[in-house]
Amino acid sequence: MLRKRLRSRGYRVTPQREAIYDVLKDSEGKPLCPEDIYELALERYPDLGLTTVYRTMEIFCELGLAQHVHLHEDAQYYEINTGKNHHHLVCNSCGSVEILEACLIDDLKKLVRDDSDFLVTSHCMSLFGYCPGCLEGGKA
Amino acid sequence: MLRKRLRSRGYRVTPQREAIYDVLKDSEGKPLCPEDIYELALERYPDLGLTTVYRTMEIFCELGLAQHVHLHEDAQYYEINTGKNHHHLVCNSCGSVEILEACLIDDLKKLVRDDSDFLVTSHCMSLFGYCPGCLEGGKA
DNA sequence: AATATAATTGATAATCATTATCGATAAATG
DNA sequence: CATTTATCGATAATGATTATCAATTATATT
Repeated sequence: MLRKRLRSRGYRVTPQREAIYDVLKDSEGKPLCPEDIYELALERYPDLGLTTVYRTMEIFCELGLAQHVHLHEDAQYYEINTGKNHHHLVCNSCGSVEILEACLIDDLKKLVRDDSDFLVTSHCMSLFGYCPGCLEGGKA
Repeated sequence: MLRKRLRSRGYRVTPQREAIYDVLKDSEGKPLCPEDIYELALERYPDLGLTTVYRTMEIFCELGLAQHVHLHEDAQYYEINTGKNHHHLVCNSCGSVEILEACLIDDLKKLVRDDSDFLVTSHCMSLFGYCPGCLEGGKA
């Protein structure tokens, strides 16, 4: 899948890109920032450079292999694009991220398709608040 | 409204904060980055510092007077919080931002309330793609 | 209204994520 | 195997955001 997708747009297949892709696959559902990806991918390709992670994630997003996730953090977060939509529940207090399987994006996309001439290619969506643990602990 | 909200949490009412709030009110529906806000607010309070804009927007978000908007840009964007939910249609090509009045967030929040113990306090949501102008012009 | 206090401010420097640069390396093609 | 050119990693540069701190000012009190 990765190889075909890369080649279809003239990108080369490199061990760095494969290592990064494998990291994303193994962390499905868990948003990772470039630094996270870098450290995990180092275990698979010890000579990897952080710069390469940035460059690769940009390509992956362009190819639809990955997507941005906004967590109100200082760094960009990324996630593998599985095609299955979901949202994130981000705790304001402890920063934990829960997955919300339900997704209303498709309805919204349909609405846009019907009501405007805008072509939707991707989206970002997160809910912020307090997780059960923080609510109990009084940290909220 | 601003004065009451600030005081309710022990924050002071300052001309800088009022100027910034007025800027947000006048730009309803248009996401602004700190630099944008700074330049517009300078017309109302010429001695304003950029640092103050950053600090103030953090407070406004905490108080629910403003909210983050994610546009896949390098800078944070903010918008006044009117209580009326809406989404943004962000063009990948020209960067224009259209407002989408429809909002499914309330349904989603209800779903979260019913299905989990997570307390939702805010959200971010944008759709990315291509605006009609760019689609026509072949820039997409 | 004058005073005391503590929050707020603006200028500056520091931080840190991201991007640009560039010579060296390696993937693809024939 | 050789050629071409994308890709790489290290380093420096950029630019948004944050920390610091002395001066100012909003607020409560007298």
